[in-house]
Amino acid sequence: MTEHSKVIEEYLLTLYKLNRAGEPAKAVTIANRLDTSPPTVHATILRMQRDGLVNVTKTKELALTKEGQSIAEDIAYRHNLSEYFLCNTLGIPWYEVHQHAHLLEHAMTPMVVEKLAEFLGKPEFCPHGTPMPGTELPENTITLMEARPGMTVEVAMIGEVLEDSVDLMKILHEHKVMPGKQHKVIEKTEVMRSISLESKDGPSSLPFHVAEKIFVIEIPKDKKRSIQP
Amino acid sequence: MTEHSKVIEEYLLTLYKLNRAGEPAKAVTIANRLDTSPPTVHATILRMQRDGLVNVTKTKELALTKEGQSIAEDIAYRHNLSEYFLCNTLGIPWYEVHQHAHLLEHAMTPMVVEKLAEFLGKPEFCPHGTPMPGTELPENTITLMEARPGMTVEVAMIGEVLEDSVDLMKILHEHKVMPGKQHKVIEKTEVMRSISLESKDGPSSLPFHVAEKIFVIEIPKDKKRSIQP
DNA sequence: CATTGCTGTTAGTATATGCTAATTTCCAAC
DNA sequence: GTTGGAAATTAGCATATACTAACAGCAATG
Repeated sequence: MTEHSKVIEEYLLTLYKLNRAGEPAKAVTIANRLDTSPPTVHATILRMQRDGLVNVTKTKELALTKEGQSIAEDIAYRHNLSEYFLCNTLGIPWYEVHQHAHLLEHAMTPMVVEKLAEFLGKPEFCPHGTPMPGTELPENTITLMEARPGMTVEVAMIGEVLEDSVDLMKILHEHKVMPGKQHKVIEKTEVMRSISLESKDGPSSLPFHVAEKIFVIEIPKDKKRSIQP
Repeated sequence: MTEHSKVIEEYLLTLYKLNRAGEPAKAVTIANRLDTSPPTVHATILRMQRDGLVNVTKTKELALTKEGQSIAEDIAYRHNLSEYFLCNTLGIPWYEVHQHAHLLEHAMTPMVVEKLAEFLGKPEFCPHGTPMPGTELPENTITLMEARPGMTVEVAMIGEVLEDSVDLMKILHEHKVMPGKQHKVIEKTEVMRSISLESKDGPSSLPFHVAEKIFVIEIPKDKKRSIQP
């Protein structure tokens, strides 16, 4: 498991996240996510193949090799651990830790990872609710899109795609759409293509494309607010 | 103050440290310190000149520009802060924090630096006793080479050149030659080119070239061990 | 003064990473 | 089955970072 460049680590992490989100991992997707030209992505993927990190299927799908997967998980862990640290130890707002962790994740030696994990008490989720590699969201997790009006739900995870936009994250923060918070689903209007919520902190409205990336757990009526602080 | 590559940051930090140590800053020195070939160093310095980070004098001395200096201090601060954190918060042994900080120093956003400094209580020295930029060692600091037999001294700083060798650092650690510890200078023998010390933790002997890089403060006899834990 | 040797510099390459423009491939829809 | 558009690929180029080999410049030394 040689060390790889920042760029390669980025690609690996992107593929890992696409896999986890169940989205097809194609070269274009990487190009879009990383804001890189297709030819550059192409060339980089050739190197990654050469180095045994990915395989390209006949349908041009990119599949991580054993080694690629293992490195990717390592990076994801470093990323989530960094976010947890930045948020819970340093007090940087949860909606902007992503960008800072983005740099740190490539600069942590195994020793630092180990000691930091110990120091933080081996957390299993990052501040956005993303589980560390090896951990899973509860079985009954659904997306906010799947929640029906009337349901009371607790936010479990803010999809990683959303993390890239600090502006969006900030709005979610203002409306307390964040892990651990409960909201009641008021309505889902096709015309507006948005879902409206109501929580003790007030009402909010989320467009479908955002609601699709927010993962929640239904809270049975009798248990409502039991977890709320 | 644009962002610069890891390589450029390395060069800047090296020049900064050479300055602080009062050593001449020449291209060869960088080549040796960074274990890079002279032509590579040459090319890189050309780019740094182009970008207004250094000036080259007629005597081929490398002088940091205002901007180069300011960036270098920033990196040095990030480095020392990282070391302090790794040592005091995560509990990584002081003699090996350098290598880990070496990576982190290039991956910290201003926000992270600020929050980390706050969290750590704005320390003024790294675990090796190196002062943060803006801070100075006490006036009466001398090198161990300058200390005379009979003197009792307290270690103030382990020169940064020594940090590169974990093996050496570990030996210093075993003999408790570390910031805050007191030692009595027993003798300085030209033949052996070494200095022998005696502390409550036992005797030790340091070769001249190491003693030159260890900075100490003389402790008046009556105050001996007053600071010792 | 000529030689030795360190330092700096040039020349010639290589690799990773990036780009634009142009071309090819391929699926999918008509 | 032809065609249209997305995706992949190729060609051509640029820059930062690295190397070795070769050479130049200058100072100290015999």
